[in-house]
Amino acid sequence: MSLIKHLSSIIHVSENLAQELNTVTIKRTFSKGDMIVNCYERCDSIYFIERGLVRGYYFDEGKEITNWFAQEQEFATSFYAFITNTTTNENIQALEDSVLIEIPFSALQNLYRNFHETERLGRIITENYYIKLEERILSLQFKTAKERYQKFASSKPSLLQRASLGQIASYLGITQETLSRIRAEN
Amino acid sequence: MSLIKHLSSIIHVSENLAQELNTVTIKRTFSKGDMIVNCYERCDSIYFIERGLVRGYYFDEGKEITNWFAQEQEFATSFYAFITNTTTNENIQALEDSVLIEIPFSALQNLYRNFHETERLGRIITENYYIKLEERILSLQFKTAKERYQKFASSKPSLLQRASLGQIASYLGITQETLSRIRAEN
DNA sequence: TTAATTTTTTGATAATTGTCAAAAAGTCCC
DNA sequence: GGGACTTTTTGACAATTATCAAAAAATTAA
Repeated sequence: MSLIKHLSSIIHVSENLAQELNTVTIKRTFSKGDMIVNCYERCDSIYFIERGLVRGYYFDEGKEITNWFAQEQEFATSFYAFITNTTTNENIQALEDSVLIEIPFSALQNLYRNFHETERLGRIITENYYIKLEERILSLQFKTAKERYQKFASSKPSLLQRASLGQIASYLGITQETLSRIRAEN
Repeated sequence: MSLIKHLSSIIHVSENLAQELNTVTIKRTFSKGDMIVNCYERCDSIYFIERGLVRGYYFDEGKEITNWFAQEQEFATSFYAFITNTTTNENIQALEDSVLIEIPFSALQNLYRNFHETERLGRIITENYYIKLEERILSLQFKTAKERYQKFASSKPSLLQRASLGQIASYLGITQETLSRIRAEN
């Protein structure tokens, strides 16, 4: 299972842990456009993406704002809701036919308790996500729309094809008209 | 020591761990304006702020951009550099006379190894920081300068007095002139 | 306390980006 | 394949925010 392979690149995954992971995780399949989590329900799982593309988004003044994309070998969850174990107004949606491995919150807490090395895993994964957010802040803080788009295009080139213009625009904090014009000027 | 008290609110701090913390941490005093870490050196410690106010900032096209503030009972470090154990172009500076408790990177790694519960600590602290960044992104992504300032003012009111207008402006991703005008219009 | 330095404010103007509306292009499904 | 629907593009214009310059206010240090 690709989750275990991925985790093995971060910590040593013992026979026992691997077996436990196989027991507590659930493989789920979604079609393009399917909702995985919607904002009215609690997000009490974290998903590892085996195949496909997923996004998190919320509504602000009636407009959809894409908050993140997650693709193969990445984790997806409403991190805020997951960490605080509350609800948020974030929706999670499959942008392509996707295969996800679901780890329920409660199972993860048990893993943390019973397998010390998973605490380390949780810490390292969180640290990595933190760094990505920080890079994004630097971009939003003082870069122009064009610069943000160029950075996005060079760091996540495959998403240019896989996500729609509107989704990318809102992720970058600009309107779709502006992004369309940025693209038009070559 | 206030660090131990703070950590005790997150995990159980055993006698042993407390003793180890007392051994490996270093109390440091800085005066207003002092540099704590500068961008040319490696940031290989994390600082707990016992008293005072600290900021992280970098230069972009010749301008100082404040990236974060950290006050009493919070941790301060160049997270990016710290996690990846590399250098960044981030400077850390005391904005007030401050007392910090320094935990060297290597000591922290030892703690992680020798005291399982500190892995949990590291994870939880990182998670909390992650959430703060996420909130900040939501703000930068689609809020006007005025809305960002109002949110900042209500969530960190004490910083309005303690940090300069220019520092707050760059933290919010706006120029100081614009922030000055926002303030002027009541 | 005063002079020097730094920070904040104000003004005029320009650049960037948003808004609204409508046309064009693309996608989906029967 | 053709109509319905969604997404993207284009245009005209408005709002927001940046830039540059200089004055005013506040802070610092001798």
